[in-house]
Amino acid sequence: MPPAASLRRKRTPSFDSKLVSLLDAAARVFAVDGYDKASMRRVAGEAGLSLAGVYHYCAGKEELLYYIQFHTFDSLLRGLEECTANVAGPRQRLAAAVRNHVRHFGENMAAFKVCARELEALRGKPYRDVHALRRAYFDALHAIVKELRPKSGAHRDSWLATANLFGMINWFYQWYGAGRGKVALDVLAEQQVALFLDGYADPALRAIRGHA
Amino acid sequence: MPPAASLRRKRTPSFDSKLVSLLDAAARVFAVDGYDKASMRRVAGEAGLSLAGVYHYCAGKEELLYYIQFHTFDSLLRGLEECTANVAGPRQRLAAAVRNHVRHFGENMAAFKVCARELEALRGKPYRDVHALRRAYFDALHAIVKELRPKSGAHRDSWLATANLFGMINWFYQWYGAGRGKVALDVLAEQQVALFLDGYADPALRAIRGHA
DNA sequence: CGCTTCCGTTCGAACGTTCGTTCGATAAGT
DNA sequence: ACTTATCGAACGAACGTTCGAACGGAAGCG
Repeated sequence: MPPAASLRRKRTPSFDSKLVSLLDAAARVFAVDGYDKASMRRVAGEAGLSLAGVYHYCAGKEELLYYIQFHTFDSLLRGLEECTANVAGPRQRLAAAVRNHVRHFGENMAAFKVCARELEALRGKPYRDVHALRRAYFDALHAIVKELRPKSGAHRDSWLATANLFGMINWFYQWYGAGRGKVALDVLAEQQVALFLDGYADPALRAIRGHA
Repeated sequence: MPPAASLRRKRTPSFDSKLVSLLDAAARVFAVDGYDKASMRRVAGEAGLSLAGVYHYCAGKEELLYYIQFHTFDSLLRGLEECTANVAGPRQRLAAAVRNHVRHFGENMAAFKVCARELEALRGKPYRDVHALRRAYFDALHAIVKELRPKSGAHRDSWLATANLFGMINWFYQWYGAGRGKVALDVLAEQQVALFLDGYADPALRAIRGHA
């Protein structure tokens, strides 16, 4: 599946499949070296192509990054819409959303790392295209958060809470898979939802609200 | 204050102050362009020096990044120790810690952005030096989190909770200062602590624990 | 079938640019 | 005179990208 409907003339079935594997290789290289430091020669090597061969499948380095980011956020957004469509309560909808996010991460760790780290590497229209998807994804999660807005304790900011939720579920690419990575992804998602909804503190101690 | 006690022979008072302003300029350039893409020519321009002049104050590009990261985490850790030394309850200790983190961020936004984004850019001993500071900082926060461990509901993981707390307070460099940045930093810190401790959900709805 | 033509695919080699770094010289301060 | 500070100019390496040529299979035609 090509990430964006490009205006390419000829697309053999083998062309598309090789493009996908090229994007996979590029995501791996970008994830390890970082987009700027990564070289097209290394991408070519990882993809089993010559340097010039890469340019048969893409217009350049920037387009590779654009494809990776667009495809990642697009499938993330589609997955979110699917898995929250028939779920009733706001708590369950949020749980499904976080599960979708964490699972997508687990299935495509390299691309996610690239998306989390290189958000500002693109410029112009490619940036705006990806930004629109990001915005749509954020708004979708924000809408779910707003649904469970507490009527009591009205001094909570749903936007800020959503931003912090993104902090939780986007930051863990930094530590997952290195030493402490034994946690199963579904367990992780569940704990993150529980932490976001109910907090970490002991309910018994919650009465003493810290201002003593 | 020079970030690390280097084995430099002569250090005029003016040398140190110019090094600090060079590091400031480098942090700004690294924050905007990213470490790899940023050029020493741009750093020199931002610092009001010629390209060759920069190399009178540092050994190279890597050392600039090392100084920035080391100094940032070092002052972050020192600030944490200071501001939690005479605070009693675990909730207040956590609140003080997050306030310290967020305030440091606000005072040195560029350096923080660099530290959050370029954690894996260094290699060898410089990396290990910074990593030791990062680890010490994480352990200090983890210790605070463990203090408020709930005895009931024992299925919570304090390490995981701390990692997610870091996600909240490290991720907001992504959105702070762009459009929605009207929130005061102390208010932000307070909301983050409240979210981490008590969660976002309405206590009234908390009885229906989502499994209906 | 044999031959030619075309097109998707792949590559080695090179081009022009930018990068981090170094060198030697020139002032300025003590 | 000696050290510090500063700079213009250059070096070698690595980068993204391009070009022209070769290979290979499918289609058109006798």
